[in-house]
Amino acid sequence: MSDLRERILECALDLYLEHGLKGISMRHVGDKLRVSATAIYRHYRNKEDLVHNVIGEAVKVFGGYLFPALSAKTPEERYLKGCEAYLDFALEKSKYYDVIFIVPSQLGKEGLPEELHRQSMATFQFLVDRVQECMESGFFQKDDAFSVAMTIWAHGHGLVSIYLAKKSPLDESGFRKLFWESHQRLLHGLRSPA
Amino acid sequence: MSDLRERILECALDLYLEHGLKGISMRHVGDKLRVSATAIYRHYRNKEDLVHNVIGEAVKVFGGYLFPALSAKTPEERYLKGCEAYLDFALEKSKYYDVIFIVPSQLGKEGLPEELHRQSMATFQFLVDRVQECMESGFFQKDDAFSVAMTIWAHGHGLVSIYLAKKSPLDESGFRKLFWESHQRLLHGLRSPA
Amino acid sequence: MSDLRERILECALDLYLEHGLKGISMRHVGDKLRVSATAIYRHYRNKEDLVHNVIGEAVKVFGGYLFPALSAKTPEERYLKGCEAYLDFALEKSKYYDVIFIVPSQLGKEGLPEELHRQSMATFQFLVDRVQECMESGFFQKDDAFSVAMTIWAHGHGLVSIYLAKKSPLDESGFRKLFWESHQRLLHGLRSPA
Amino acid sequence: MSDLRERILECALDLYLEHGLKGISMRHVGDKLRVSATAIYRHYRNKEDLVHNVIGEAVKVFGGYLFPALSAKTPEERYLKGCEAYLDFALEKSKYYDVIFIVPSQLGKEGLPEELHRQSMATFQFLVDRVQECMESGFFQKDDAFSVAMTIWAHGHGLVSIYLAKKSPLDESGFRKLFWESHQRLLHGLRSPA
DNA sequence: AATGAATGAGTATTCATTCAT
DNA sequence: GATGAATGAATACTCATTCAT
Repeated sequence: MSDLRERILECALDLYLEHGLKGISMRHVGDKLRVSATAIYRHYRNKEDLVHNVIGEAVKVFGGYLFPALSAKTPEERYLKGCEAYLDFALEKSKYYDVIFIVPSQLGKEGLPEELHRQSMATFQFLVDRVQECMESGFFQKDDAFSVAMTIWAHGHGLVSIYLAKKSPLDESGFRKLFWESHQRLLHGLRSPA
Repeated sequence: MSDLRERILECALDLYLEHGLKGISMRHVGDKLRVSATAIYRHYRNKEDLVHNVIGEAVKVFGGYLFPALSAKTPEERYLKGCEAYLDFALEKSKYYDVIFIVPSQLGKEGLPEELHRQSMATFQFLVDRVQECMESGFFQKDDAFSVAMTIWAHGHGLVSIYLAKKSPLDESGFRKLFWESHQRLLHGLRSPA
Repeated sequence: MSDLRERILECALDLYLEHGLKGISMRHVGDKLRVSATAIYRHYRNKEDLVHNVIGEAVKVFGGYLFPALSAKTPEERYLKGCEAYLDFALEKSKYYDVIFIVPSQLGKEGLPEELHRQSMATFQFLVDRVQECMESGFFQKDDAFSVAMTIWAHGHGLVSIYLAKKSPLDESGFRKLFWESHQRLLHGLRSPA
Repeated sequence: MSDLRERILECALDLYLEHGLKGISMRHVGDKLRVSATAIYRHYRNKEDLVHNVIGEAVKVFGGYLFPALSAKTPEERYLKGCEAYLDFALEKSKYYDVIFIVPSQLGKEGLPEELHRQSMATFQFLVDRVQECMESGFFQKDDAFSVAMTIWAHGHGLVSIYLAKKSPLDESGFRKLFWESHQRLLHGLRSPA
């Protein structure tokens, strides 16, 4: 069956890893797979379609990291395991992270197709759910779950994107330490207990 | 006088806004200004030079927002005014914000020229300085100023980039509200008081 | 079948004739063949590749002229037939002559690819071989075959390039006469018999 | 007075030395002289005019090498000194040699202006004169002076252009040796004295 | 399901030259 | 005598895509 279809996807991803978004060119994909560039059109309507599929793939992998966190026993543990999973994904599959969170904004125009956008949002909903149950369990203060999730996501995403953009001088383990320290501050606040 | 030089800069910025980094093409800039594409080379050595100048301009404007915060009386006020300035800049000059924080990571290769990189880093130092003096004044808990600045920047940058990427459904004033609420949480913590 | 591939080669040669090396431009070739310039890239990797192929073609044709001289019976005849072949080639295919002997020096940088360089040198070896056997047969004085071949080649190449550069006022048959007279002088010397 | 005019000439020549014919660009000349490219047009009508002047300059230098040979006492010595001068010029000012003997053929189209062409031919006449008087003095066999001069020039020019095109593996002193050996052969012939 | 040929629009950049000052 | 601004044509090359086979 359509073995090639998957190899194209994989290859497009590899090319993105190596040369960034512009590295995904029909010709390059074709060359790497020892296949004519036009062959790709049997499997994907056009380049846009291919790129969307690459993003979809990355979202799927992200889901694979996040999901196991649900198996933890308490809301608190589920939340913390989720954070861990997020950090692991960002560092182990940092290009996928890019694909999900940076590429779409570079796509311009129409943005993502409905379906893909929903999948992408689903991962945020995952966080809202964790926050919600942490409030109910008393681990978090009662507040608007959506807003708090936003605060948490922003903090994590901000740290990660600064790190990935190489704007920070830290190495990976240094960054992991910073991440958790920073997360601790987020939980307990920056203010002096006057 | 070199009126055109500035118009090119402005136009390049606009084009970036509309079509992303690749939208900045010599031909497009020329067309939009009703000028031959080659005329640009009178004013900028090449495309790279033009892009760097665009970034430099954005950094300068950012500095213009931040600087007045220093005139406030107390460390606390200087810090808060700085946050306000950051938010204003992000929302009023969101194209510049992108240019400073997103474009450089897409530039690949050598990255920014030394000088520009330093200027860009200077704005982070501004934050570290504010944090430092807030610790000394007792407004913040004593801690590592660099790390805390990182937490704060990450939080702010995360929020803003999510908002600018249109991943949030809020309008501007809604976002301003969210920003300050979220900032409040950052100051006081998410945890329940034991 | 790849009819176009050969037509491009021919056309590039013609363009070289008319406007020199810089006359070989992808656009010009395309225009002349009523084909888009980019179509050429289907058949040659880039301009360099095209030029190398033009030279290779010329070398091949040159070989075709020279080779039959080997069928003559005596070393002397083989040598003379070789000279004739050289002259015929220079006059009948003067564009190729240029391509082989003038173009490469204008190529700058790396010069010719190994393989092509070797082929090009082979034709000189052909002359060395003829000289060698003429010495053994007693037709030439004993001497260093390489050096003598150099003398002969220089003389022939000098005459031809002067003629082709139109620095001489002679027509073709006049030049043929001059060539053989001059060759005669080379064989018998310019000096008065002491 | 027009100091600049001469500096432009010199600079154009230098640029030719470094980067070949295409290295002579109005912009480059201007840049090197810290002068606007358009300033050149005050002194030379256009690029063609500039290049012609460069050639004229080279011809003048060539003349400077050749002329002193006339001071020798006998026709034979004048001839040999002329050959020496030719060889020295070719090796010491090899790029000027190029400028005189190779560049014009790359110029295409109209070729050189009348005046320049005549000057260039004059150096050949110099050789014809030497040959003529060598015949009268008995150093050379009686023959058609023009044809014999052609033989000699062809031989010399052939050797030099092969050497300059780097088609020969010799170094300079090796080439000088080869030149005179080859010249010797030319004088005495290649044939066995049956 | 895949190929080879070809296209047309697009890319940055270089160059000789003109013109107003 | 010289400059700065600007032009228009040219260059090699890349890319996504279409079409006939």
